[in-house]
Amino acid sequence: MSGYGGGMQTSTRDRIVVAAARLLQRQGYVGTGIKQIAQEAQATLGSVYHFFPGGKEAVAVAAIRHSTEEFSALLGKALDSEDDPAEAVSACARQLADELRESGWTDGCPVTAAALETLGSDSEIQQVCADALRGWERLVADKLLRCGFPAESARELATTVVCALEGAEVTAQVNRSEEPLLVAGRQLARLVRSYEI
Amino acid sequence: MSGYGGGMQTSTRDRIVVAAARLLQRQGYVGTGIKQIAQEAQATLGSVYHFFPGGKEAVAVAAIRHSTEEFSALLGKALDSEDDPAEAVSACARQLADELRESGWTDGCPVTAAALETLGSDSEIQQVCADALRGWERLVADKLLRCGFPAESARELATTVVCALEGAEVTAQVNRSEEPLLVAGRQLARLVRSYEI
DNA sequence: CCCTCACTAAAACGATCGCTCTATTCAGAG
DNA sequence: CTCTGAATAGAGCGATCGTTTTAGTGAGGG
Repeated sequence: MSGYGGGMQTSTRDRIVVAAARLLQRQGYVGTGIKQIAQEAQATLGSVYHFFPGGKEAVAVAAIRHSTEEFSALLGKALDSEDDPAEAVSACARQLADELRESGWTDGCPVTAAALETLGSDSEIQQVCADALRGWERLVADKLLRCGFPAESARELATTVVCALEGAEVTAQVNRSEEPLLVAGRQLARLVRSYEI
Repeated sequence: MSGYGGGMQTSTRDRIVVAAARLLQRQGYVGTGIKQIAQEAQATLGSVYHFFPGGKEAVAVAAIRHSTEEFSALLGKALDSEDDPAEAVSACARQLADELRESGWTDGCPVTAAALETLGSDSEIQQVCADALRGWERLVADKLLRCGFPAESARELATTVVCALEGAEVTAQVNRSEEPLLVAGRQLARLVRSYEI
């Protein structure tokens, strides 16, 4: 059994997932090697294939799921930090900008790169990425619903917010500037306010 | 052989650039091999390195520049197809959705994938991608300026439009649905209209 | 004619890819 | 104790990566 309570810090499996998640976020799926994942996780290749007989794709799926949940928690916290929905959306953008700057513009959206690279193939990865985007959309939509928005407006706004933040994150990374995220956050807040006249 | 006068269709160099552009768009930078580019372009490896002594990166830079100009022309046409700026933005989204569907959801933004993969390194690629995004932003901003928007508003709106369309395109690809692009187009149009009270 | 040189062609280089294989270690069940 | 099986360790597989190298082709100027 991988471990019991006692003193084990982190299981080898967990280290592999965490390391893979960060590498995928920074270098994409094709750009990240299994051996590199093993090295970063302080594990051996044998351990990786022991825990993930499915190979590289299985590791990536687990890693993306991990990143997705982690980011969902962060997004939920940012959304709850403000009562006003427009302010909440703006807070999300600021949060993304802060993390991006602190990481040296390297740690972007954990699913975009991997998703784009595996579009042609029919791997499970794109399904996991689609689930991630849908989940984030739901988080935003729920916030808007709680604020009294009609269902249809909340849905459309949530789609737009997630798409715009995703694109702004990429633009911010490429330009090594948080401005795109801050601008998008401002404009998205204005869009949200245009509904609650 | 590459052709003689009368019927020369395309130069070898051009075929390489065009083939590389399409492959980069579909598989990203790391996922596209030099040999694959040569094969797709009906050229040999020797020809590729003859025209691009800089190797893979030089080919990619030329290809991304080519894609950028091609897409700029398309974007400009879509923007000019409507007088009303809000309708123009919406037309851009529809245009992207049409092309994406017709390509089987494979031909997305020609710079996003390559940009994300080369963020860590200090290659010239990210610079070319940054130029592309800035150029598209300028196209949108100029349209808004021509419609009488104040400079600052036009700039912020243009940033938001380009970011949102970029993110919506990725989302549409992952979900194999044009809905994200159409929704984003609608909401962006609403945002634009919120300025011309 | 020959020579030049842009261009094409293909073999081969070392490195790395994802993955398989065989040992080895070690805690717990009998 | 022996035996088992999860977990670790790393050598090695064929394939492919980007690149270099060498040879060959053919049109144009002297």
